[in-house]
Amino acid sequence: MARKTGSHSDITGPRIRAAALRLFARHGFAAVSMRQIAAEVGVQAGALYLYTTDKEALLVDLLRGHMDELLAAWADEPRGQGPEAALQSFVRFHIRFNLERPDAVFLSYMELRNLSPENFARIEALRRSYEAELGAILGAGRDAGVFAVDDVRLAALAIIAMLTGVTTWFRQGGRLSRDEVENAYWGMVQRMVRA
Amino acid sequence: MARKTGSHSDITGPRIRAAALRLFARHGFAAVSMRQIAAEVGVQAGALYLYTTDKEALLVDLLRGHMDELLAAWADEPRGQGPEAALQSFVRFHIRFNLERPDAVFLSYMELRNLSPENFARIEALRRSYEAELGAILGAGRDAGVFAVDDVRLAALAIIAMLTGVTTWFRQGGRLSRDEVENAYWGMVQRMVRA
DNA sequence: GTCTATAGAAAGATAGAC
DNA sequence: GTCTATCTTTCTATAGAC
Repeated sequence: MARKTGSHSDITGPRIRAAALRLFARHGFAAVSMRQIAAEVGVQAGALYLYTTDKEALLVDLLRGHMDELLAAWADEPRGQGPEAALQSFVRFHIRFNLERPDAVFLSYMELRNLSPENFARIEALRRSYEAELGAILGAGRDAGVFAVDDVRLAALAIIAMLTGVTTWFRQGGRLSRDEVENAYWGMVQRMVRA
Repeated sequence: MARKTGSHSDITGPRIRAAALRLFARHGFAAVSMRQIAAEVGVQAGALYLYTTDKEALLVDLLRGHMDELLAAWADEPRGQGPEAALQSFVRFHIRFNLERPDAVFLSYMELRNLSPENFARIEALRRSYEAELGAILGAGRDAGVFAVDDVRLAALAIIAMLTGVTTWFRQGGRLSRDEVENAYWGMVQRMVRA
């Protein structure tokens, strides 16, 4: 069955989200107009409203999607036996995952404030459950006597902030490769928690 | 000499910057209108242009001012003898300084993208010189044999990201006091770099 | 120094043709 | 599914009165 020209619902939707992500991260949610997004995709502004009820829904979709992906990817991530191996997996996973999505990471930290309270609470809950994953690893290690961590929740926040910070300065082709950065951070985290 | 009523140039300027800082941090640079800022100060929108040439100049002033204050405050900060004491001073200083200015910290990480290239470069240079302060401490400690740090620049970035992260979750009256947070982070940093 | 008024541009969102 | 056209609101910035 030949498709009408100009009918691309299965392609246009993702392209809209991709363009919105890039532009929101680059210029800020409020600074980007629906017309700009449409132009990037190659459609008219009115056509966007076939894919989103309004501008905020577009942002929510992006943030929700990012957090869902993060949690799903970590759930699928192979991790070795024991807390030490799990911690190493987490450190490497977090750096790698975030470096592959700098725009989404930036957006997730910056534009939470543009959400309605309900949407904000939903995203926050996802973020906290991710932090709890690291907290569980640290807690298990402390109970097993391999980690010395005074405050598991605090340490989890500190480590995640430290790791996420990589996205603000890392550049492909820079002084250090991604693997070297992973190794260096794993070393620092290790020294930080080792009993 | 009695002053004309309605003449408050020495007061209105700072109040405009304070209102702009609060609103930009809360809602984003592009999301805030000059009318909103004016309303917060209690003047009409037109009056703002007596204090700033345009909206971006207001943002630049805030970011420049924050970085200048940060560097000046660190320069004035008493630090003990030796790298270990200096590092402890830095850790406590950074947490304290940033917790006192959560809006400015948020703005400084977020709205750099709204600056012209020249203004961006100027702010970036200030930020790098602050990072270099920590780098110098770490380097001195390594040379003295009290710190084990593979990559001084990387460690400085990691530590700063970790410390700055406190501003995203710390709440006055929460589970931990500011002093407890300072102590905990100093402990983690110490373990991370100690030889 | 601040006000009112407004010029001129651009925004989000919708309606209806194709 | 997309386009053109448009309604309505809001924006930055300026001009001129007080």
